[in-house]
Amino acid sequence: MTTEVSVDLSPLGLSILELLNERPMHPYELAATMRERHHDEFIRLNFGSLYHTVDSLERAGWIVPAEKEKEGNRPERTIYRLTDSGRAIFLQVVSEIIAQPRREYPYFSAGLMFMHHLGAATASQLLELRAQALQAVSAKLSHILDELLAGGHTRLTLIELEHKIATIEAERDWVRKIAKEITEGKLEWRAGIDSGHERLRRKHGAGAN
Amino acid sequence: MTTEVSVDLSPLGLSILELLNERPMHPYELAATMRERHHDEFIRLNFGSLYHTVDSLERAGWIVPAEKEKEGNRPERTIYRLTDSGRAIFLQVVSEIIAQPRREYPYFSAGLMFMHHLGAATASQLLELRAQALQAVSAKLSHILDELLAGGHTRLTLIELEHKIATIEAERDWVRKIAKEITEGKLEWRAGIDSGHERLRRKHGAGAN
DNA sequence: GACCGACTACTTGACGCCGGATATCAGCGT
DNA sequence: ACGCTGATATCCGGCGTCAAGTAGTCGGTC
Repeated sequence: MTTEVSVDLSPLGLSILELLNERPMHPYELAATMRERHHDEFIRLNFGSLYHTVDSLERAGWIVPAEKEKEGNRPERTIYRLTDSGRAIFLQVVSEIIAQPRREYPYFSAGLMFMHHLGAATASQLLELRAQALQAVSAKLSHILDELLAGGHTRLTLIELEHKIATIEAERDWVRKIAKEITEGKLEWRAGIDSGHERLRRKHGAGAN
Repeated sequence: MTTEVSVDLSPLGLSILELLNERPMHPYELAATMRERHHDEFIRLNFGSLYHTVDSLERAGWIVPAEKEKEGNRPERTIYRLTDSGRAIFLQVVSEIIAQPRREYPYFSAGLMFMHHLGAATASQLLELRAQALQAVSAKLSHILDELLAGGHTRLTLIELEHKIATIEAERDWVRKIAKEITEGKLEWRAGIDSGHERLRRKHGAGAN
């Protein structure tokens, strides 16, 4: 069990390291390759943070400028390559991300927290709308997945897509279930002691994530 | 169907509006109340962004300073109250969040994308670790939920907790399933045409979300 | 064959939000 | 007196977002 202190490295940083492990590239090419491979579906990508992240990877010594090219009068481009420490940190961070769930704050949680301020009928309709939207996304992603598998990709390299589909379908089912409970009156539409001016006074372990 | 342009309002902003709907408060009290009610489990809260968010809510006219208090030599505190437009925007944004899923970029997706750079045995162990961690979180949250229900809260006001538990359990099951497939060799540990230097050239609709 | 416009390649800069650290004072325990 | 903890707010550096800026390239037009 490695018990090292958690390194701070964004998903975008990871992706850069992975690409540079393949071959040296300049930042723009990194972005183009990520798009080509649909990595930007799962990792937030835009040019601003790309260059910024590349800088900070360089400062950390995980990548180094390998060469500067100048074609015609275009802006000079810097080609980076991965260092050994970069390779090491990549594997370490990937391992940590997989092994250790981290607290995330999805928007939908906030929506649910405040759902009781809406009427029951409205809420149930909105949930049904969400379920339909999720269904559409799921169908689209499934289609893409099938195509890619048919095109010679392995499940292993598309596992994040498989995961996203599973996640979305689970959410869709949960949302439908709740919408149904609301319309059937099985989810009582009444606030408890914590609502309105009533304040919760009891103590209970404030659980972390 | 309201077809208004999407307003930009963070979950923290929503939470502030909700609290001020109950009664006027000053920012520090907002934070304390959110903590008391465990809202910070689902909404990212820290003082920096709290004051910032309050400012921007004021600029938007959704809240207004109601009064300034000064006790002894302490910093002056400003008490805010909700306006009518604030009340309206709150309901609108909650509805939008519920009805419309939005693209999110969880860390775990990135971990999965790069999992194939680890060995099969390692990956499967790490996934099992994650499953255990998820199990622990799920147990803790379930316990809290039971306590709160027993304490007089309704399911309706705890629905986001119920949702989080369902989500975590679904992920736990998925992770275990994949770990099992790996150890049984059912998830072929081999990269396809998109790996290494091989570059993907085929076209396929770049699906959004 | 010279010019125009649209498109791609490539980077930088300005600006705003976020989170963590810090400052200040009160009250309380010892 | 001393030092903690709690109350209350602000500050600053980093990171992300968006958009502008400059060069080449390609396709068409008179």
